[in-house]
Order: sequence, then C-alpha cells, then structure tokens
Amino acid sequence: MPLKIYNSLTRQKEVFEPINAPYVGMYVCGPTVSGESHLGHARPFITFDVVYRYLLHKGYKVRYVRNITDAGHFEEEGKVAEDKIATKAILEKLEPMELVQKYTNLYHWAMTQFNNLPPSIEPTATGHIVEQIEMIKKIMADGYAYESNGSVYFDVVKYNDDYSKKNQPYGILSGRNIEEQLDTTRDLENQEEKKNKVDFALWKKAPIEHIMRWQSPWGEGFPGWHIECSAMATKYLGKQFDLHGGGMDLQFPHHECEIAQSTVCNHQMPARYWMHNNMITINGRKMGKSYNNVIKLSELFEGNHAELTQAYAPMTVRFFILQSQYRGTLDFSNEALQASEKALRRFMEGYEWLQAQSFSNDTVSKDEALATQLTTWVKELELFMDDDINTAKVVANLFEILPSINSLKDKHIAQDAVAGSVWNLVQTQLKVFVESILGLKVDKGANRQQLNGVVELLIEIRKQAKANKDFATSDKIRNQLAAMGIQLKDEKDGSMSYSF
RNA sequence: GGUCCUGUGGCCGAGUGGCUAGGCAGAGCUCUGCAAAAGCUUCUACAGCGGUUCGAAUCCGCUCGGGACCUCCA
Repeated sequence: MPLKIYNSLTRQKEVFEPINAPYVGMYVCGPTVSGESHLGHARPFITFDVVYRYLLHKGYKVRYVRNITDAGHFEEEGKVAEDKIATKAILEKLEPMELVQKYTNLYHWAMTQFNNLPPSIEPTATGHIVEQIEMIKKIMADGYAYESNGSVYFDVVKYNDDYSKKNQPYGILSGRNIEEQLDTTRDLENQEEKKNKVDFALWKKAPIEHIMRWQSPWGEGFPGWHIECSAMATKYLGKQFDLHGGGMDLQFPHHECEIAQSTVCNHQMPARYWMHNNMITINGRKMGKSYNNVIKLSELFEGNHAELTQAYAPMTVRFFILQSQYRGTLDFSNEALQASEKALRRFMEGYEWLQAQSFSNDTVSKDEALATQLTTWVKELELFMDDDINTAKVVANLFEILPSINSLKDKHIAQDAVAGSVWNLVQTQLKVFVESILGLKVDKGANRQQLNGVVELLIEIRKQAKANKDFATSDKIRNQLAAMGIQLKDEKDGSMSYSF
C-alpha cells in the first residue's frame, strides 16, 4: 500500500510520490522564538515528527528542514511598527539575540521532552539575510516587486494577473480570490506605500528605534513576513521539493505568500504536497496569543496554570495529540489529558512486559481465530499510517491488541493459544510502531537504582508478612508506598510488581 | 461582510452509504485475605427538520449552534 496524504493544495488525498525517490525534501515552519512555546505549538512539531519518522520507516532518505524565526516579524503595536523581538527585548532589558537564545534553548528542551527527532537542518532567519535579499532582488528584477520609501512590496495584483493564466492565481492554496481580498482587507499602516491593499512586504525599512536591522540595497531594514521560509527552503531543498508542513493558520497569508515569492523566483510551485495540522482548542477556542488562552509547555509539564488540575508528562501530551487525526481540531481539557495519561500507562505496562518476553517460533496456534485476529490488527497499523497518517486508528488498534497481551501475562489465555511466531510478529511490529514511528517511550525517572533497591526490600518484608498472615504489616507497607505514589501489585504467580 | 471548516454517547475522539472504532469515566462479574491491576460483560451516540436511497451518523437542502482564516499566530 502506498502512502497517501491529504494535500491542502488539491484538497484531496493523494499518493505520495517524491520527485527524486528515495530522497524526500520536507520543510516545516518552525517557531518564532520571541516567547515560550505553548501546547498549541506542540501539535505541528509532534505531527510532523511522526510524518518524518514514518517517511524514514518507509525507507526514504529525508532531509527535514525546520526553521527558527529569530528575526521577528513585522507587528502592529499601537501605531508604531516594530520588530516583535526587539520590542520585547526592550521590556525585558535583554539583547535581542540573548532573548532569541533563551527561547531557542527552551524550545529545544521542549522538543527533547516530546522525544521529537531533531531536523536535518534547523536554519535561522538571521543567518540567511543575504539569501533573502538576493531573492528580493530577483523578484524585483522580474517586475513583481517594487520599492517604496525604503521598503519593498510584492505586487500581488500583477502576480495574480500573470499567474492566473498559468492556473496558479494568488489564493490557490487558501481558496481565496483577490477581488474579495481587495474589498475586505483591513486598513494597515503604510497602506499609502503600497500599490494595492493586498501587497505584502518583502523588506521593511527599519524605524530608528528598531534594534534588529541590516544593510540592504534599499537602506537599513529587516526582512518581511514571509521571505525567510522561501529563501531557506530554496537553499536547502531546491526550487521544488516534496512536502511543506505547518499549522492551518499559516495557510493564509504565510504559505500563500511563500508560493507567490518562490514561484516568481524559481518558476515553479515550491512544494508539491502541502500538509496542514488543525488547531488545539481550549474551551472551544483556538489556543493562541491573540486569545490570551495559551498554556505554556513548562506550565503544562509542571501543572502550574489556572486551567490545569495537575501536571502532565510530555509523553502524555504526545499521546493525547496522537490519539486524534491531525486534520481535526483537538480540544484540551483536564479530563481528556487524564484519560490519555491513564490509557498510556496501561498500554505501556503491557507493552513493556511483552518486549521482555521471548517466544519460540516452533509452536503452533491452538486458537487460530485469535492468532489471525492479532495478525490482522498488527498488519493494519501500516495501512492506517498510509491513509494520511491516521495515528488515531493506529492507537485504537494498539488497544485492540493490548488485552491479549495482558491475558497472556495473567494466563487468561494459554501459553500455546497463539503461536510464538505470531507473538514475535506482535512484539517486533509493536516496537516499530510504538517507538520508532509514534515516538512513544516510557517515562523513566532518572537513576532510580537506589529507590528500586529499597522497594525490592520492602517487597521481601511484605512477602514474609503475608506468608505469616500478618496482613496488618503487609497492608501498611502497601498503603504507605501507595501514598508515596508507588503501586504494589500482587501478581498471579505470587510475585509482586510495582510501578511509579 | 467575504472564504472555509464543523456539530458523534458524561468527557476526548475515529469513522463518509449497509459491518463493535478506541481511550477515560460509570455498572456488573472473574481472580483475590483485602485491595489494586488485569480480563470478561455492559449502559449512555451520531444537533434538528425534510429529501435522495432497498438502506444514511455518512450524500443533498434548510434551520439552529460552534469554530478558523481574512492582522503576528502552529
């Protein structure tokens, strides 16, 4: 089965065919490091991490480029246009690059917590000013951009007129048409500098108070809102690459502008497949800066926020996100996170037990129906991933398989009910999908060796107490450990296990 | 105002024409010194109205509700 993905550009699921298989070029819009990442940001990074992992699983050689926006974007703050990062730097009395470094570090820390693989290249906007200026010059030379008062704007109307004839009008990705845009776009400052209301900035003249500024053919300034992604994607992935990802809220104007800029420069649609993840909502609303309803990742991990009744482990959050399909909205609630936490713990206990077993390939299934069912569930995992990365269905199948694993463990089903070869298949495939593709791992506390020793000792004492029918002592040990968050379980074979 | 998406059981969330999604919570049972865990069983659904169809949560229309984008936003 080939991999199919939903292409926002064509609004349908398409078979994924790389331009130069087995090589795949993939670009994902990264964070603006002017603040700390929040739960909403986690979704694209986890979603596209899974896409990346799955492409690798499929045998592709992937170059995954995810940028860091550290130049700050143009922002309307009162009447004065200022660089977002520069503005905050003044407030916090920090150097802009110190601020950038601080939030970049926090972002990397969060990515590690989520067990996201690092991208192949993580370029920064400030590191590619030259490339951006060159690209702007090229667009101007082709007549699709003009200078006005030290700033450079992209001529959207001219682009639309010319490229509509080539079946690539402005708005091709977002489904907007420019006539409506011209009527409905709100008034922004510097409108008088632009030929058309819909034109967007490629280069902005820096006001005096602006800290981040670079020399350019048009005077001192800073790059516009969208040019960095076009410049860096072109540099590292070529004029046309396979996959472009990002949040749905970037579809317009960011990705639309990227398409226009890159198409003028490179004479082709920059990416063939555009994937957009949907938003995480909270109380039915998109989580976003504009709504003042964000939960930062550090708050989430520490439980330090008014909306949170407890802390949630990074893996819980990852699992929560993977339990839904990436194209639908996902509603945050404590109840939902708690459900994910419990489900993940239950699954991982069974999963870890299974991974510790070894099975002989020589045995034959006594329960053919169950063996067939298990095999089917396992084989479906790949089909579900092939169908537009449907992690929700993958997770559902993991929970179809889990009761059989626990039944084997608790001897509810016989050791020889299912052939060893089938269990081997379940074991190896689960490892592939759970760890390599979904990127889930067991949250193990660092260096618990001493603690483990203590717990083992208490278990020994409790065993003796139980053997002597001294239930007062055995219950005391169990209850007090439980109060400290350590669960003891009496297993069927008389042994005891524990989990944190 | 324009463009588009969406409404599934207590909560989260799959599913796009006929087949139990799944998780969490609730109930019962098994196991068990008790408990927990686990297993088994089980109750709550497809916003409303109309249409198409042998058959619709799934397609079409209308009504009502929610949301996103149009401005930096994952």
